[in-house]
Amino acid sequence: MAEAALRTRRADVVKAAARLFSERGYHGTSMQHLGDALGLQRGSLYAHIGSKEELLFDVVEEGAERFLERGQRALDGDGSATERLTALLVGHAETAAEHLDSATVFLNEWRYLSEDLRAAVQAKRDRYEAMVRSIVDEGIATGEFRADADVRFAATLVLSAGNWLFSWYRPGGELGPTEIGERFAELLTRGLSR
Amino acid sequence: MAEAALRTRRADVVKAAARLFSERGYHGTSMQHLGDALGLQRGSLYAHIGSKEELLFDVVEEGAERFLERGQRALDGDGSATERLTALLVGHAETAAEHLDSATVFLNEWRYLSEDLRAAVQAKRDRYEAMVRSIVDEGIATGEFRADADVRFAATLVLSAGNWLFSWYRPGGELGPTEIGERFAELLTRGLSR
DNA sequence: GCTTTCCAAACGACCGTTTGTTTGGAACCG
DNA sequence: CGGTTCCAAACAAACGGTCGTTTGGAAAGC
Repeated sequence: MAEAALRTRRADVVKAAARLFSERGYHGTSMQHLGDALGLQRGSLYAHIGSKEELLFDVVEEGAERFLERGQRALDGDGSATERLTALLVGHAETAAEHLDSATVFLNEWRYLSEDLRAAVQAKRDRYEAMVRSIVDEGIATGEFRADADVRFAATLVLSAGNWLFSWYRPGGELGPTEIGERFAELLTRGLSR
Repeated sequence: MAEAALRTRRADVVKAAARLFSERGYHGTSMQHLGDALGLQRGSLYAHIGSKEELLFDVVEEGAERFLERGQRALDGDGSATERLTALLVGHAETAAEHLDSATVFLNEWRYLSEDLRAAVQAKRDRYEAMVRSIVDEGIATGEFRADADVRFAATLVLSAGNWLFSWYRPGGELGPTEIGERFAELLTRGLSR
């Protein structure tokens, strides 16, 4: 119970930090801002966290972990390379939309982590990129995708589409995240030309 | 002469600010950092600038202006929609690569401007987006692009490819910006599938 | 009564900005 | 030519305020 209560309270702090960091940036958010958002004195926050940077790490890790989980699900599923690519992009868009704050912090603010922590995040970024590449690889191997496509380059384009989402997607738009992911995948595979 | 000397010195400050803002972020850069980079006391900077925010605005405007110029050139040129789209993406990649600092600040830090200044930048962002849309529009009108393509959505994908560049492009890689722009355009028009 | 939660207060460091003054050299004038 | 005026440029010091963090003790809830 005590554990649970601690975790609950701490989770509140992390959640508020995710929102503020995504809105104002890590360096643009002070402990005062965070305290205000939670109705606490800024000093009181240190009953729940070790440091401001630890808070940033938690938010970034949360974002990274969610993308990795959804990516793995797309890899594990069956279907053609096109279907997997679609599943990955849909999962990516849905993850970004459902957790826009931590996704934004994950993509925008992770570079302000000190070296050790940043390296841990970099490893997860690399793993995610490898997932995308493996799908493209598979598509080329099965003859589904063009053999002359540069794998790393195609993967970069897929990641660009997904990672730029946070900068323009806002809830309540005409298109939901699922449709966005599907249309991205469709355009990326079929192309714009007729 | 005096004017020119003043402008030169001020340009040095703006240039150093572009580098530091892109590396450490706007809020992560102090006037002390900036002074150190120029061999000046932080107070001495105020002989050349009005405020830190004015400095951010200058850097962001510089970045915006360069993208707009290159975009307009792609629109003014002749050729098919595919050729224009290629020209725009190549220009975009080259601009981002040649002025990576201000491009990064333009895309990453502009949101920390206060309302008035941010609105001025937003207008330029809108103009650039409209350029991309007009090319896609043209391609659909001439039958070059698929008629069932959502214009705004295709434009978003193009912008995603271009705007995410700053986060992974580093000078000295295998591919130069020109090739990057060309390959993006090729992949976007022809698609990944065979 | 023990643990969790929070406050009030303080810590030294740094923030962006302003001030008064000094410096070195160019421009002007006799 | 020598002296004066001017000016951009920089420094040293200080302004009030905020930064992230620590500490000691008081409530609150099981």
